[in-house]
Amino acid sequence: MAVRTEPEPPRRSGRPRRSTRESVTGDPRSEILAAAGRLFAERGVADTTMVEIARASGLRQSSLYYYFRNKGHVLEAIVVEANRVPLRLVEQVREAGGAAPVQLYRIIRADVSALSSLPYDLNEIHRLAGRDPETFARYWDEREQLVDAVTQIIQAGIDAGELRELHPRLVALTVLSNDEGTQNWLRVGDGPTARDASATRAGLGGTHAIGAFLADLVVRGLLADPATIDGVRQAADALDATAVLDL
Amino acid sequence: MAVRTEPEPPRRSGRPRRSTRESVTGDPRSEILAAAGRLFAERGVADTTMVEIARASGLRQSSLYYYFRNKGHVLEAIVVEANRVPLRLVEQVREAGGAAPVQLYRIIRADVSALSSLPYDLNEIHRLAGRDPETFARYWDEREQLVDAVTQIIQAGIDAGELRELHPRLVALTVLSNDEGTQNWLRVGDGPTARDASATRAGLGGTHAIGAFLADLVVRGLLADPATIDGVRQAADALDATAVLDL
DNA sequence: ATTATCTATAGATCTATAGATAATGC
DNA sequence: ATTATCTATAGATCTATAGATAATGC
Repeated sequence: MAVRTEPEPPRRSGRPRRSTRESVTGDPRSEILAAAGRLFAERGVADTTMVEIARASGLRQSSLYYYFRNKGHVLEAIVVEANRVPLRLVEQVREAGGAAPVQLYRIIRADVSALSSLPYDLNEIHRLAGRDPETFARYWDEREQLVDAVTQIIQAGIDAGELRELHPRLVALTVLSNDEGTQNWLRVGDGPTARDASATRAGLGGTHAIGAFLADLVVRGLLADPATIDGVRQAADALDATAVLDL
Repeated sequence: MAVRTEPEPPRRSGRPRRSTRESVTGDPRSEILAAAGRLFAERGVADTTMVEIARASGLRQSSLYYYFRNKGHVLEAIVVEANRVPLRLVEQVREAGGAAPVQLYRIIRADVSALSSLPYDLNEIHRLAGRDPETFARYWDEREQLVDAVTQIIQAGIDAGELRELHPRLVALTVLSNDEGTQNWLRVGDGPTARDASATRAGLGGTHAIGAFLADLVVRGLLADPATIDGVRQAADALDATAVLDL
């Protein structure tokens, strides 16, 4: 006869934490990363101390070193994810197919949301990774892949006569940097944009609305025949409705 | 009879510097700010020490405190300029008049250049100013003025039927954040964009070319009749040729 | 006398290591 | 015995102040 077992709280060995805040997921490593990510975004990497990260993850400062050699390794572990999210997004969109402008529209719209949901500001990652290209070689490599993938979509659109004849790589870089710029003002906690940001997030269906807004603007600017933007939007909506983008 | 005087090196009182690097402009205060700005951009504010700023401006660390109470005050002095540059730009463009799309085009084009020539990344200023709204009240106040001014231009364009009927403030925020995003990738020192950035700066007439590119893209996306973009560009060129924007 | 710099340093962090300890697992 | 945590702390900064010093100005 089967004994009814309560879903056991994952009892792990080792000295118990002093903090009341026990590990929730049972995986302290990823809890540390989540906490660090939040703090890095809020206060910047250099202004975030190991004590703060520890406090935010329910540990003492020195306990972090059981999981990470130093602060740089915490950052590195976070950064590895940074390009992955948009890369996976671009892959999925390309697989789904459709005309180049539609793909571009979908990418922009989803990228703004995806970047905004990252626990840190991608612009800062950029700067840090630029300062230390050795350590972040992988980051730059994946970034290059991302730029390439978007460039190819744009090239395809130009070849098909759907997009204007512009320098495809320059367009790709501009598109991506616009996403990142938008992500930045959605993130800032104060000042005149704060209320726009929260109003937008709450009222208009979250960052998705801003993404749609930017996608509309940019794709319309790129279309050989801007009048076709309505068709593009509809096609994108249809595709997003069936295949919910799973990031 | 007038004695021929060599343009006297500005002999100032006080103990001489130990460093060979004498004050060039005779104004140590602004030399400190320039050096700090460069370092803040490169390494971030928190990662820049007073020793580094001192070294870069030919002084010893403690001598900085003769000019600034602490590092925060150095930052504050720099930040005060941050919105001034785009604000002055917008004012000049509005005074020069012309159709709303033309004004918008000119603003975007010049703003990218202006932001790129700042000695620091505006996105970081954003984050820092967001963290400490008290200290940076003036920054947010002027930022609000900037958003308002651009919003008004867009509203005028909508009223005149030249621009699409979109939420004007949202457009203004998006335009400004795109400028800032673009400025960011032009700035990053390494990775895949580095060569694009330097190629663009050198080959295509500097940041002006990127500004024109973005202006073209965005304004075209906003125009009620995108076919008029050529006329807009020409009008903007004509105005920029006569009145060189003096920032 | 005033000014602009210097040298020296106390005090305040912050990082990262050493070593102890309190659980579970065998 | 192994694991995950803890406490304590040496060592490395980094900031900001105190007080000395070397010019010019009057």
